[in-house]
Amino acid sequence: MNEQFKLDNQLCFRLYTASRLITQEYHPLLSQFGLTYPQYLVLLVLWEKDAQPVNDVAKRLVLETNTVTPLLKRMEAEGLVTRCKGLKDARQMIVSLTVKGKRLQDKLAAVPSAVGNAVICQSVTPQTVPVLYRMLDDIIEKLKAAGE
Amino acid sequence: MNEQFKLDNQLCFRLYTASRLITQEYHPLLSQFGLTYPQYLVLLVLWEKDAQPVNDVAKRLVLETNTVTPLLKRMEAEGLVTRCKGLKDARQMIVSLTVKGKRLQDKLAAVPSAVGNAVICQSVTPQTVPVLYRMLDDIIEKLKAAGE
DNA sequence: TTAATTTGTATCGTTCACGATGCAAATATA
DNA sequence: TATATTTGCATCGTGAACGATACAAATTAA
Repeated sequence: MNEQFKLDNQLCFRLYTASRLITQEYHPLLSQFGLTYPQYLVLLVLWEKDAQPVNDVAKRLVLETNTVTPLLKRMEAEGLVTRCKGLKDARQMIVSLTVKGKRLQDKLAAVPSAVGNAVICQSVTPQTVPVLYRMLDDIIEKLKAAGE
Repeated sequence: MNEQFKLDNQLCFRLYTASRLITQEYHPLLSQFGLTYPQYLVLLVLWEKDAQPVNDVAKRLVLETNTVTPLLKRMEAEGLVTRCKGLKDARQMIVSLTVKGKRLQDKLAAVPSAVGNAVICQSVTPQTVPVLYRMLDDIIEKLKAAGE
């Protein structure tokens, strides 16, 4: 049996599994506020900088606009954001936080540390996390560059 | 602005992005054989050990059976696997490779190294990959244990 | 200025993920 | 043996992801 085909030798399977399991950790913390994990990511982006075009939100999350558009529409239906046509460029759709969307930040104050603590283990500690971040960032940059 | 809410301080976002980008690397390599990445993972599992119940395949991939069942049905429709009722236990559905499913392994021989090479970068080299594997495996085990 | 191209979003179709639920076969308990 | 519980798989509904496509607004070129 070819070693390269072994599941235990697959980087992508590890990333895929770790990503899903951490997302599952977020689920009970976010669902009580009617949020999904991708919606939470949109909030993180808008909390950093409010009133951005769809394209900027998508780029920040490394997602396509055809993923982000329906996601934002659901958030608009929930009253978390507003979507208004751009004034300078009528093609743009500017996404802004509502008061409800802004206030959610305080209510979610416990989320980052709760998930952070759930991930701490033998080889992933506050001291070693930068090493992991560095590797993942390098992989992400490499693949973003490869995809132009 | 709370540091904990910054996107750049989120482990999960990195994992999520890295996972999606690597999966995108697989896409052109797999789609020419009509495969998706999760379907490729099922093949990896069955190439290691043929004829397994749905439950074992799902557990190996850390997925729920309600995710794996429709996935397997699509693979059955493509003639890659067969699904037969278990003889010992009539509740079980045994998934086995067809000749077509077995032969695909040779045709996909170039895939693992192609993706592996695409990921090599400054901080992720054949020497440092074990460190990354260790960290991801620890996180996965920690979260699997937390979810019982 | 008119025509060609690019850009920003949106729509559509397919395939995951996954919580909730249903059901039959197997096992445990009374 | 009858009943209760557990187990293995499937169905359903919702929300991502994403390739393909469409379309209008903006930009560039002729």
